[in-house]
Amino acid sequence: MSVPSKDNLQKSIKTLKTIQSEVQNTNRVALSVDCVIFGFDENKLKVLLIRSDLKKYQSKWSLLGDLVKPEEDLDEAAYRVLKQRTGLNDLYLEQVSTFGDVSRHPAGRVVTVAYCSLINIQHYRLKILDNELHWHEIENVTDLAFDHQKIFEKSYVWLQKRVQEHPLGLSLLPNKFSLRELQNLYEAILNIKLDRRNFRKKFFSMDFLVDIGENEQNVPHRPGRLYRFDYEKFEKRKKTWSGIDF
Amino acid sequence: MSVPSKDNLQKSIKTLKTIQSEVQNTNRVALSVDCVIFGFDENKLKVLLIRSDLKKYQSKWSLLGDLVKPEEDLDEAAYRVLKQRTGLNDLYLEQVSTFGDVSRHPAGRVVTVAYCSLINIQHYRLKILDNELHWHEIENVTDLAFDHQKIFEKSYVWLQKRVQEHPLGLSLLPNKFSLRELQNLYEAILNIKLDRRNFRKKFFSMDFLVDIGENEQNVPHRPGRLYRFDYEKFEKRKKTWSGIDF
DNA sequence: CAATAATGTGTTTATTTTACACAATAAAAT
DNA sequence: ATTTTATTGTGTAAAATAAACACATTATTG
Repeated sequence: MSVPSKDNLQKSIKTLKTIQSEVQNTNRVALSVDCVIFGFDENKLKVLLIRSDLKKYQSKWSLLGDLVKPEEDLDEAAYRVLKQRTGLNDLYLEQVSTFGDVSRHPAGRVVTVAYCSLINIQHYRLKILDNELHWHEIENVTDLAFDHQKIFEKSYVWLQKRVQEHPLGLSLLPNKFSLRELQNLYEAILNIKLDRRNFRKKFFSMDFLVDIGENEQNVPHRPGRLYRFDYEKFEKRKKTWSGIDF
Repeated sequence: MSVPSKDNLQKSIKTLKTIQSEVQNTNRVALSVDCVIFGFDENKLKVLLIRSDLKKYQSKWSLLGDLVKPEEDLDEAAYRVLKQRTGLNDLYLEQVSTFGDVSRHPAGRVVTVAYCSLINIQHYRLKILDNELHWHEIENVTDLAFDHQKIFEKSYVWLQKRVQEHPLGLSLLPNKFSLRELQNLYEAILNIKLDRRNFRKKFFSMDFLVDIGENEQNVPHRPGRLYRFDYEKFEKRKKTWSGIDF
């Protein structure tokens, strides 16, 4: 390794002095991620909550969060929290928004980045059940700890908008699903009723559903056809212009 | 100012590195905001950039950012940076995304929250011109300092999407504007050509434009009608369902 | 084999989007 | 005053999309 030149050393010092001044000014904050994990079961949209660790919020539910470690990327932190709390990886995870009001956390300045994840309740079993981790129906989510109610609500609105323009909602379903299941999903997320015929027409015309030649099993009525979603095809297509409309 | 010896310089570095590691152990990070400030002038979409403070990026342009202070809300910080750099307040400002890769900043761990602002270049004069602050045409923005290119690009895509579903773009125009100006704005932001008749029809049908009974002045041809945007009416209406489409 | 409970399908109408061309007007030039 | 120029302002027809709406089909259950 070569000895650095004097010039380079001075440059390094300048950079490092910047750090020093940051430190001295204590211009630093704790940073956390909070995961809003949506699931779908019994035709209901649900969200995963735990009891808060904090005494102050003992009686309240809260989102799944943790501090970001100094040596981990922000996205990494979100995946870690998800994994830590549910034992799951390989999931959809998307950043929603960052919340940084000074007084949002009783323990001091903590800025948090909200991430959304959608997981298939049937498919996975939660492996860790600390802090009474379990699913709550969306309608019953009120009065969360910290500013988590606000974070939850923003995430929910985000989800409702997002599923209309992106098939991320499909990760809440099994790989094979019937059109009824798909419609139930959309109705649950958007909290509206949809016309069955028009819904089918719409999805077929988008042309991402692949008929896998199987039918539902163990339903007490005529079984529906099963489909899978062609993510590859979706990725290839890119809709850039949707039209001015507000 | 005396020139420090090479030995002393190396010592300084050692000391500073120690500080750095101490800081990293405390689970805290520096947090900044970066403002992506869009403007519109001469029928071009532009963005406000400065020379980086950091030596490492001396030759590159960067977004307008600063560390968030411990006692200020995140949004507040964004407004402060905007005010500090441009002398302007009372502007549109919206959070876009947060960037938190470990190595995104050479001086250590700095997580940054990107905000978008749109300002009317004609309307305001920049009062502070430190660091060669000035407007750059969108197409010429390449190779920014830090990860600012990525931040800029994400913000630009965000803007393109956002203006299609929200009239925030109108803050780039004077209060009174002609339909041609409005169309030029959309064409510049979206980087497409629009049919004039259909564009007018669309905007008139949305019914937010108020004819103020005046015409353009000092144009070397037939002057166009001037309109204002009825923000109140817009706020009252809320579009919740836009339809599944991807 | 009848009853059940859901699936699967088609048409009509209304709405929205696209494509496209010419007359009207104010300013500038002659 | 008249002509030229440059841009505004307008309408219609065709195509695509969205909305409303009802009945025959098919496995399962009893």
